[in-house]
Amino acid sequence: MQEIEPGAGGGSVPALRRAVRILDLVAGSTARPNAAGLSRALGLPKSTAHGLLAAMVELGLLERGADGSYRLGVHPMRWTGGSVARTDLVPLFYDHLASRPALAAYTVTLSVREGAEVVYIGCRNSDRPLGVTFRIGMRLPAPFTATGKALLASLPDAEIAELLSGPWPTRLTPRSVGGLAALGAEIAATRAAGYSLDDGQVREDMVCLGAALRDHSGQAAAGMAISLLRSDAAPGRLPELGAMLAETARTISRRLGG
Amino acid sequence: MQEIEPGAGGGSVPALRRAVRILDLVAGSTARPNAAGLSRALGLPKSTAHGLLAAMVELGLLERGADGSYRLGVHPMRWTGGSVARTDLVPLFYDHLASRPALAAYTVTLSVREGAEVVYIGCRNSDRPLGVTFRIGMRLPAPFTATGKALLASLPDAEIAELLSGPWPTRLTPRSVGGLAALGAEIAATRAAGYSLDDGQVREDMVCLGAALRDHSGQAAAGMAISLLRSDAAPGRLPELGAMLAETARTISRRLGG
DNA sequence: ATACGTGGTTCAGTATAATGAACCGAATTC
DNA sequence: GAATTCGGTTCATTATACTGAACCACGTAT
Repeated sequence: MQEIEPGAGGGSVPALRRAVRILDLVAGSTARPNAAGLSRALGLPKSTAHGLLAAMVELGLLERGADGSYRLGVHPMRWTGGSVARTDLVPLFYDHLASRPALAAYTVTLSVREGAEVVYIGCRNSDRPLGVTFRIGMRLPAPFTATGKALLASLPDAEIAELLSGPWPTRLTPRSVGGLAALGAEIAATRAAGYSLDDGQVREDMVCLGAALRDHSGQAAAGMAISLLRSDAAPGRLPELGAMLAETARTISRRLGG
Repeated sequence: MQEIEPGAGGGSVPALRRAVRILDLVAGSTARPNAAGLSRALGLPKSTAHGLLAAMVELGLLERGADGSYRLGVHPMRWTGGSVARTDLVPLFYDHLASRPALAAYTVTLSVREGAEVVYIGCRNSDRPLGVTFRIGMRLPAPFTATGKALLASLPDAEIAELLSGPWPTRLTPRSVGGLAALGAEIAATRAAGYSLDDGQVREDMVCLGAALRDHSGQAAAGMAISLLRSDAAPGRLPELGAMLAETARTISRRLGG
């Protein structure tokens, strides 16, 4: 009878767990499921799903359309600010990009780390299409992404090892680094250079540079990255780009700490 | 034994309701409460609070600091996008502001309506300080704010009346309109002009102009407003500013509908 | 040293929230 | 027009998630 949940175990507050799954579903896809569809997707009895959905609507977590479908409510927006640092982070990011014309040619992303993953919370696309779209809320394994490496590099080695002690994520491309030792070298290089590099480890034809943003406490509150096509990434230019990125990150960090 | 809950009734999925209250608390103030504090604030037994909080941490809704305090987790960020329209809305807003130098002199805000309130989901401050900061997640009564009036104006009169059928919100300044009749005139003016006006009804020394953003369905998905000090708001300039705002709103709306 | 306050953990008992079967209405399909 | 599917609602039953009391661990004041 015990449902097998992979990864993380969990036994209590089922209503909350289900609500989170529903919100993930509704937010993660463009589909606008109705109550019956959600009930099926979650394997819940109809009556249970209806009760839960009604409560979620009442709480403002969901809204329901005229056709009975559910879409995300506005209430979660109250939370995306949160700590002082994070409240201001997203606007600050977009704001600052506007004042950096040199970055206009690149797709620039903002993300935070959640465990061994990075979650994208901001993105400004370049005029040059990348062939990849970073959707807000998207998650990628931290060890492969530029932002992830920049954020990991800001942690003590022991913590990195602990975070990645679980099963190593499946590689996304043949270039994806495999294993803690290889990552260690990249982390060291990141610390030395002040910026991180994802050389085709997420998408083979994409190169990304990353840097951490630090709040007043010096902690890495988030990370930013610029992404470009490999064909646009002359190797000689990367250090220059990295320096510009690191400088941008420092500027934003200063404003976070103000 | 039945706890008296004002306003909205509610009986089921208590875990979810409590989780929402906790997130509201944690996100709403800069305080970093610990488990015992939250347990007290919610009137929950310690053991219940601990179980709930542990689950919330596991789900990524909360994070716990080294000192045992709780702060907002990153998981909710996955939801703030949500529907296609809203996923793109916030970046689109910031993105578009960057290309409108004429707006740089004003504080520009983006918000959505939740019931009879507006919730701020984006803000780009002007170089000229306003003396007010619009925090993401902040809420104000819709009838007093420029955005709120613009959003209300896009609804049929009957719906407005129903939304505001409850007790009228306490006025924020002596200029705050009081009563449905007075608001009706403002709504009519908004519909005629294509933009709305808050003339010191939120803060006496602040004037705001608002306009609605419409998605592909023509529905008002959100609203934007520009805010300026009364001393900067020569009465003759308001129509001109309003026209510019309405035009900006139309442009963003078009990109929402694409 | 003792008493006290605070924050956290454990666990059996029970109030309570999830369940699923039955029922209803509407829209399709045969 | 009967049968079927689909979405939604209701309600008695029961599994289960919450409760509260007892118990640690620690720091501080008496």
